[in-house]
Amino acid sequence: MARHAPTPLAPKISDAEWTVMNVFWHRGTSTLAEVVKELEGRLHWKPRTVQSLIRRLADKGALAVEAVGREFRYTPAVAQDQCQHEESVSFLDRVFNGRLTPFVAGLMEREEVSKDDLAALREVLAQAEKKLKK
Amino acid sequence: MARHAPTPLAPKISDAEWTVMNVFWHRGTSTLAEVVKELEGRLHWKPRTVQSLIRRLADKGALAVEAVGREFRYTPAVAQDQCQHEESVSFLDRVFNGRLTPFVAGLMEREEVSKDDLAALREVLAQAEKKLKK
DNA sequence: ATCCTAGGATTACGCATGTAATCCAAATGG
DNA sequence: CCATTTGGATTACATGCGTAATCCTAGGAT
Repeated sequence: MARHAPTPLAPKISDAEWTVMNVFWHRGTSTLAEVVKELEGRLHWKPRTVQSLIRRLADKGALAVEAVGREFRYTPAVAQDQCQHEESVSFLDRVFNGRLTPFVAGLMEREEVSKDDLAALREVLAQAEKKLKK
Repeated sequence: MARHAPTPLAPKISDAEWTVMNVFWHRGTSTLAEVVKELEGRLHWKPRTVQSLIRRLADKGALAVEAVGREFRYTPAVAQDQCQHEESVSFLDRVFNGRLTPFVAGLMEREEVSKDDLAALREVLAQAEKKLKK
């Protein structure tokens, strides 16, 4: 399952940028002020900081910009699951040599995994097995 | 399962540094030359580059240094599973809001997951369930 | 009409990262 | 003994990242 340098379909998103993109994926098209409000309390970030991050995301094509009056409205231009997938593969390659099982096993050992989590995972596994058999 | 800013017991390891640490965890105590040899072919890196990375890892306490003659022998000073775990939690928080199931589900959907992988995962799940029940 | 505010544009700035090159000294090959 | 190689120490250097501040201007408050 290890894979190497897959074509990156989505731009590389940094840690802080993930925080911002998560807001956009959650809310959809939003203005700076809306994102700032969404983040305040959870984070110490000044509005200027959020604006910088949004700008960088727009520059790298992760957000589409549309001028509305004197403001901009920003819309995610990359799919969340695509970005998540690329991050997942890159993470697994780097840290677990591409192997999923040790990753899951490590978490099971150390984290509290609730019964619900386990049930959901079992369901995911069952689906995968069904797909494999077909 | 989301968790925030857990005490970092291990130093933060960058992408390139992970490549190097993986060699050390695999081989145990090694010299620069050994690591260079292990990596050549797989990577374009010049020996100086590897040395720089090793130095940074030693500086941040991820490698212990022991002088042997005019050379150094380097030994991992942090446990692989500890580092893996910290990376895992930080990755899940950042990308999947701390949720394991969507991560696994996303991989299942898009990657080839072999029957063996599934069996191994099933086993891991079973263990976790047993532990939970106890 | 004026002043404050908030947003975009530009600039900042130190630290980390990826990727080495240079310099120096010891070991090694001849 | 001399030249080459190799490793450590020091230095480099562009880029990215986290985290803003400044400057300018259009809108809204008064």
